[in-house]
Order: sequence, then structure tokens, then C-alpha cells
Amino acid sequence: MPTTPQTTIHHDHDTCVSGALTRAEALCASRGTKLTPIRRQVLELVWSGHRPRGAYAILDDMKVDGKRVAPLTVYRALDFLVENGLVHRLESLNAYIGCPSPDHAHPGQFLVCRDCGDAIELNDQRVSAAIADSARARGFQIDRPTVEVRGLCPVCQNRPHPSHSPADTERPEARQPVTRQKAES
Amino acid sequence: MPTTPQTTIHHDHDTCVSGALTRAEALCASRGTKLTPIRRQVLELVWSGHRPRGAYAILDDMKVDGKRVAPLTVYRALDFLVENGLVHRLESLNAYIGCPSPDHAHPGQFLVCRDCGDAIELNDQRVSAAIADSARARGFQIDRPTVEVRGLCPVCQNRPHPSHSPADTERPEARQPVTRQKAES
DNA sequence: CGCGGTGTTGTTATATGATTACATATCCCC
DNA sequence: GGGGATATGTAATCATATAACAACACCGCG
Repeated sequence: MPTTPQTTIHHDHDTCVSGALTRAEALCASRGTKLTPIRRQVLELVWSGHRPRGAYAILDDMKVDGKRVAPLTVYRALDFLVENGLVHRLESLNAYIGCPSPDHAHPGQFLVCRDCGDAIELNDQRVSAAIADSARARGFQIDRPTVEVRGLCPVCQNRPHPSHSPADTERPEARQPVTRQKAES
Repeated sequence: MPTTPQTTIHHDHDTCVSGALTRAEALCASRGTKLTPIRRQVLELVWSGHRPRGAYAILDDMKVDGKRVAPLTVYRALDFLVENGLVHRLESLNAYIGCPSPDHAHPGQFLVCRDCGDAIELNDQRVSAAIADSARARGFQIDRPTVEVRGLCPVCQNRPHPSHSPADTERPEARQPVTRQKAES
């Protein structure tokens, strides 16, 4: 019985997260922007769980020595991370997820699983091109295309009954940020 | 100086709304679902303004004989309307807009203007096909694709300075449901 | 008719998401 | 070391959405 908590293959999550942090630091250094301790911590928490997380879920983990930081602190850090392409915002979930390739421009296309809540990032040129064409034909000037496809990921298709979130077993705080979906168990 | 409040050409809005309501009634009748007075009123309010509206903007108009209905009342009606394809939810705006062709399946592709807040519905087969291919290649089973392209509509491109929402002049309650954007006036 | 099921609405409270306004601190350049 | 830009702290508030439970209304059926 597979209890694979991730949609992708098993991986060394610690390495995965630390790699993202290292890349982020290098990128910020090269751009002259500052990855402050707060921003770094928020980035780490976005990556923890390896799936979309809501701002308040991150906030809950930000309690440092019993002191809960203000929502604004988290939002400001998230704004910075999004602007620098280190994190994507998932509009349909009101949640945030770490970007695996922050070094180049990324249109932001996602396959969002309605069961496990994971989001697989795409980078499909055909989709981008088709959207660009369609917009151009209507004289619409694109800022930022958003593609978020809701459905069922391969792993969850093979799970007999969705229940809730299997990844909760991995990290207790990694609860579903997905509020839009209706439980259909 | 063009003060055209709509992105599309001028139209008889009353006819447009009443047509949508008539179509909705016919559709519900044929499906055996009930378009109750509340749902009908919410649908009408979604259509009023002919642009995306937030749930609470609709709620504000639902004050009947001085009595303000509860948010849940509106949300339940919106859920019904969305499930029946009469209304689309715009994830990136947390807003709702009437669907002009509710009788057939619709992927929900929109060009969302960051200035006037209007949303132009697309139905681009190439976009749908590219998304479907990409998802299939990853074994992802699609429920509902969401494409919301943020940018500047043709009308607003020709407006010297965005300011805020020109359509406010038409209906005082049609204020911007757009909270995501940063004013850049 | 009266029973019971399904579906709709009402009521209250609360969770979650995001921003405004203002004060304070910190870093870096000159 | 002054001064501007950037970053953080604090408090309040707005906006979006759901939970839990009660009541009612409609409908088919015995």
C-alpha cells in the first residue's frame, strides 16, 4: 500500500528545502536584494510541506519564542518573495508555493490536486502561446497570465477514497490551505 | 472623449439581464433544479454592472425592506449558480460574473482588465487543447481548468491615466471588487 | 392526513485572507 | 555621522468565506 505523501517521487525533503534556500540566497545576492532572516524563514516555511500553504498557516509557524508575529510581517515577506519569483501565489487557493526555478521568468501554470492539495508547476509553451495569441486578437495587453487547473493528480487517482490530506502525517502543521473545495468523501 | 463604461459595444443592458434570467429559468426547469427567488435575485445582481462583482457587493444590494441578509445566504446562492454554470467565479478577483452561454460546458477563460475590472470571457480551443495535453502527459485528470489573464483591455489602453473605475459612474454600487491590484494612479 | 426525507433558508459566530496608517529601526551611501 | 531608502513593529480594520445548528417547506407515500 503506497502511502506516498508527495505527488512526485520520494525525495530528500531537507535537501530540497535547503537547496531552495541556497538558490534564493544566491539569486538575491546577484540582484542586490536582501533575503533577510524573516524573508528567509517565510521562504523556508513556504517550502516546508512542499505544497501550497496559506499565509496564516505560515503565520502560525512563525511563533518565535512564544511571540506571534503580525500578519503584515508575513504578507510583506510573501510580497517580496513573489516579486522576486521565489514563490508563486496560487489565486484559486489563496496560497503560496515555492518556485523550483526562480532564476528565469515563469508564467505560472499549475495543476492543482483537489484531494491532496499539491500543485504541480507546468511551463507549457503551447499554452502560453495560445493565450498570447488569443489576447492579441482582442487587443488585450497581458500583464500576467494565470493558469490553474483543478483536478486529481496521478497519486490520488489511485487512492480508493480521498478522505482528506495524507501529507498531514508528515508535518502536523501542513494542513490543507484549500478552502474552496468541498469534501466529497 | 470616450466614456464608454463597457469594454464591449454599448448594449441594452436591461434586455441583456432579463435575457439571462429567462435563459436561467428555462435551464433550471429543464434540469429539475429550482431557481428560487433568492437565487434569482443573486443572479440578477451578478449580472447588474455586467462585470465581476464580489459576494459582499451583492450582499449589500440584497438588503430587502431594510433587512440585510446573511453572507451565507448569498454564498449558498452563488454556489448553486456556479454549479449550474450560470455564473463563473473569478479566482484571481474573488468575484463572480454571469455566464453568457450557460447551456453548454465552458472552460472559463478570462481576460481581466486591471484598470476597469471588466472580464472578457474567452473560449479558445487551442488553449483548452494545450492544457488538456499537458495535463494528460502528467497523468493529471482535469476537473476544471482556470485561465485568468490579467492585463489591460483595449479601452483602457487608450485611456491616458487609469485612475480607478470608470464604470462607477453607471451604477454607484458597482465598485471595484478587485483587491489584489495595487493602485498605480 | 400525517409521516419522514430532502432541500432551502435563517441565525450566530468565527476562521481566514489582506490592507491601512503610523511609528520605529536598520543599513548603506556619501 | 547625517540622511535617505529600506525593513520591521504595532494596532486596527476591512474583506472573504465557512461552521454548526435550528427551522421551515415541499414532496412522495402509506
